[in-house]
Amino acid sequence: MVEQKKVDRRILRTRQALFEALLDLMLEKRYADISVRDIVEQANIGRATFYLHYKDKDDLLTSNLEAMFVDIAARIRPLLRQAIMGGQPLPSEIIFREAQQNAPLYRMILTGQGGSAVWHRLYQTITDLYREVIQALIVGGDSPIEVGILANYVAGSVLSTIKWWLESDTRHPPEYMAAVWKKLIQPSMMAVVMLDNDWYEQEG
Amino acid sequence: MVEQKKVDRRILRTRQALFEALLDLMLEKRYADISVRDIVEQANIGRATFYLHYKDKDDLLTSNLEAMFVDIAARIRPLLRQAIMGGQPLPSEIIFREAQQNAPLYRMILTGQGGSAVWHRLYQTITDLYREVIQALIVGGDSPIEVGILANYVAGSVLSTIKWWLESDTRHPPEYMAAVWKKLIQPSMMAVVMLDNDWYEQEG
DNA sequence: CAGTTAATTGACAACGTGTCTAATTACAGG
DNA sequence: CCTGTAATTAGACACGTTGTCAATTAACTG
Repeated sequence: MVEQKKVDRRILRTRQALFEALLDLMLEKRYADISVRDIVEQANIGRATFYLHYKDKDDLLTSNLEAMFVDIAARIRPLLRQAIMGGQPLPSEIIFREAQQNAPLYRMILTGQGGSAVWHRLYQTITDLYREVIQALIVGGDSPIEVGILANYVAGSVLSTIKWWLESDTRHPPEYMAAVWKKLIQPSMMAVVMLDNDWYEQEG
Repeated sequence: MVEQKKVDRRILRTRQALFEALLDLMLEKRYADISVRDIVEQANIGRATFYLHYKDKDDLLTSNLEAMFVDIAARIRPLLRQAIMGGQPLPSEIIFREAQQNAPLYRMILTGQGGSAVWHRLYQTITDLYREVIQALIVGGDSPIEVGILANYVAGSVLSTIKWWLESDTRHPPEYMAAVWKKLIQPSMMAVVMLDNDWYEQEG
């Protein structure tokens, strides 16, 4: 697994610079309005070099998107798992904190400036995370409805809530948003996932 | 209001043909991959004519999007209003039926093939509709949380549910999906919007 | 029917794309 | 430190798309 140590530094530097340049540009203008020229100029890299690494603009995005959202998932998952395993109240704040700490990025993604691919990949990431959580919660018995619906429902609701939050200038603290969202999502979850009430009633 | 009767037929025909061509193309390939040449070719219209009406591809889309989603809202709104005013159970099936009847269109929008602008505009349309509904429901008193959050939450959850539905080959009938979604959304709504239980307990 | 206005054709420069070659630069291992 | 290897670079190229324009043709309105 940890086999390749022989990756040329130049390659890593180039690819990293290109993706960072793209992210920087996406924070100021729409993905559709960004050209390969813009990217290599921002990254201070020859245009021909770009095509040695990526087929086109979309390729640059999607290739790195994978790693990027693996990172995001890796940041959130252990906290969720820990919360579930520890039997503690589900800290829905986790995902709101994550969004706040990377507010410009999430704002870009959720307001559609980053194109539909980025939005889709974030949505899928969050859906998968909640699928894990839900699966862990219904260990006792089967869910009355498909887990896929539930995971999509939860992911859709949390992302739209975050979207509203970030668009309204992020006045509210993440704790408040988490509490509100929790109030909205909890009854639904309880009605579907048979579980004892311990994990959510001891909320502060 | 009904003032302009003097609009040249040729103009209407041209613009309609262009937008229909764009919609047709969007059903088979990504919005980003469609060129102005493709559009005018599909519409059998001179390329120069395109620029007599629209600035560019985005202009064609956004200009007609407005009318398109006004239509969609106009199709759904009266049904929702009627249901509210009549004190009947809220037919959440309405929006699922709408999605099923225009499945290819909604699939295109919700899976991101139509670009982020279309998705965003649909999202906003549904949010606005539910904002109306929620406002109508909380006539008695103030909502404990902002209506904007609630409208976004509901819109996000219903669209992600529909998205899941359309992506999983639309096996389930709209009645089933509406029932599931209703089961998920209702407890939340009840917990937030103070209202007597009549309007939702007499569900079939 | 006649006057007006839209659509068309063909050409144009400007720009972005993707590819290639030859030359330069930076790396990794001995 | 040196050397072979590999990445990067600049520049040029053909190609497709874009947006505009002028002159011509076609269609609508009253």
